[in-house]
Amino acid sequence: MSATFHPGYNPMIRKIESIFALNDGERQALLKLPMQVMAIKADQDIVREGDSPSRSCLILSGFAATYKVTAQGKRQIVSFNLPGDVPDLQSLHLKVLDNSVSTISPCSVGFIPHEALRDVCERYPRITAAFWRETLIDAAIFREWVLNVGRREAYTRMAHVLCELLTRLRAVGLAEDHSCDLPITQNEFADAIGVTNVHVNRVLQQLRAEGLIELNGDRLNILDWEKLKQVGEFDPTYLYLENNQAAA
Amino acid sequence: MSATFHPGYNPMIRKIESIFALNDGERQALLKLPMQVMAIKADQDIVREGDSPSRSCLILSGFAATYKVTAQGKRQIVSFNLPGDVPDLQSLHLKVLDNSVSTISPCSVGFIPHEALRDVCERYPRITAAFWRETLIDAAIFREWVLNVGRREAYTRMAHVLCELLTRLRAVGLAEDHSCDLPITQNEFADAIGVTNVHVNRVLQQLRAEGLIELNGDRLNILDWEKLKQVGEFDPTYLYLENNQAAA
DNA sequence: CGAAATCTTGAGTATAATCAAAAACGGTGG
DNA sequence: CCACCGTTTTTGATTATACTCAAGATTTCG
Repeated sequence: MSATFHPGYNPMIRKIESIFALNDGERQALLKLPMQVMAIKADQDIVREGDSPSRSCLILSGFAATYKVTAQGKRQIVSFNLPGDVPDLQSLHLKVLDNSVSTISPCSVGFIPHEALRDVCERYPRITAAFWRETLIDAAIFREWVLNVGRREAYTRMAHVLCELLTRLRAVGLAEDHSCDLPITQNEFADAIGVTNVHVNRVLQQLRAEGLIELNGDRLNILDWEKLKQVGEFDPTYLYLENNQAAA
Repeated sequence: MSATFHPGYNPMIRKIESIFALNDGERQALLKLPMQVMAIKADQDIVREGDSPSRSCLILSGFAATYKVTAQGKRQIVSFNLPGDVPDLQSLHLKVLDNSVSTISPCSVGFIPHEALRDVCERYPRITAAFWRETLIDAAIFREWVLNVGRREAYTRMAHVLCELLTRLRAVGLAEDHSCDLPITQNEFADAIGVTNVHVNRVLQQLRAEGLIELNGDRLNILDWEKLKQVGEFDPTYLYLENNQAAA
């Protein structure tokens, strides 16, 4: 695992600038955030439920997942984390983590000390607001997932998750119009939509049979985006992508 | 519907003071927040998905629920809102609401203009942090609900929701040790745990038959708290009740 | 007291789980 | 480059949890 500081770029900036224009002081403060960058293999926990980290992790590249586990040992992924996300930003205000975060593909992750984040927030209230806003969007996504898992059937759920992933990947420049790399196994999809891997396999075959998607290996190709959105009952409002073409 | 301003008390204060001691300026600012208080009947929407409110609502008394609806018209409650909660605080930063909030019992609700909230946040960074923290706890509850609905069976889910409700009601002084008023219908429980009302009826009977609870009308009495927690896989960590005896 | 809402019960059905095993794939080392 | 091994995907058969539909009992409230 390599480690450097001040990589000189920070995907948080791009996200914030889709909401408002940063001034020089703010941009510099974000660029100067100390950050320990590590390469992490697939399927490694980055942080664990019960931890009290003194830093937060910024996904620089790769896919990660936020998850919880029942007393019976069943895993539920509550969110996929893409480049630009800070899945444990909450730990800035909540001492004990109530969830784990694991890589699902090889990732590059930047660790930023809470001290440095607090300092930036103190000096730049608009950055505080932007971080707060990010956590509110996370909450909106969780709400949609409660609905998805609670009130939709597996076929619809699967379509919905695929729509969300493509839309979010587009927003960070990691998808073409209707296709993207998607290094997520059927087991992981199962843990995300709350069904078994066997059933994921069956609904995926159904989506393929309907001519909606191609999904082989790490590659997703959406053949009928309008139909998939309809089948998945997908309306991207809850992602709050504002100045963004991605919601098209 | 009656309307007054500056009721002279504010249940947000109590919540914040369980985390840190407010100074005089902060407390005065919170007490002076302009607030339009309204009495709202049961089963009325307070705000609706798609709204862009210019104020947030503070539940002063009664029970409310945050919910979303599928394209098929199925409702999913994503959170119960108790006195002291501000279920649409998110609207301070996110222009369009992605969920509705409805009363489930008669409620007294205080509406606070965003302008006033922004002003307080600007002048008192610790209050900003406290509000942010509240929204992070909301997110933690959503995560637990995704797990609950996605990976637990109905009997366990129901027990879990009852544990959460009693614990949260205790924290705001609305429950005795093991009982509380609970004006929630089986239909509403159904929408909260993602099953039908018929099935809620059956798991409740099972919980009664096991000697874990009494639940008639609006009254919940938990006969075996330890067992119910165990059955519901309930660990209150995710509620972040800090300086609070409620988690006992 | 009566109407509406809520709760309860039963029978039949559907979606998804479980279990087990085979096929396909992907990466690694010889 | 190919053989091998672990992982992932696929298939089939059986079972279980929860849904649907329908009707009756009970409670609540005006």
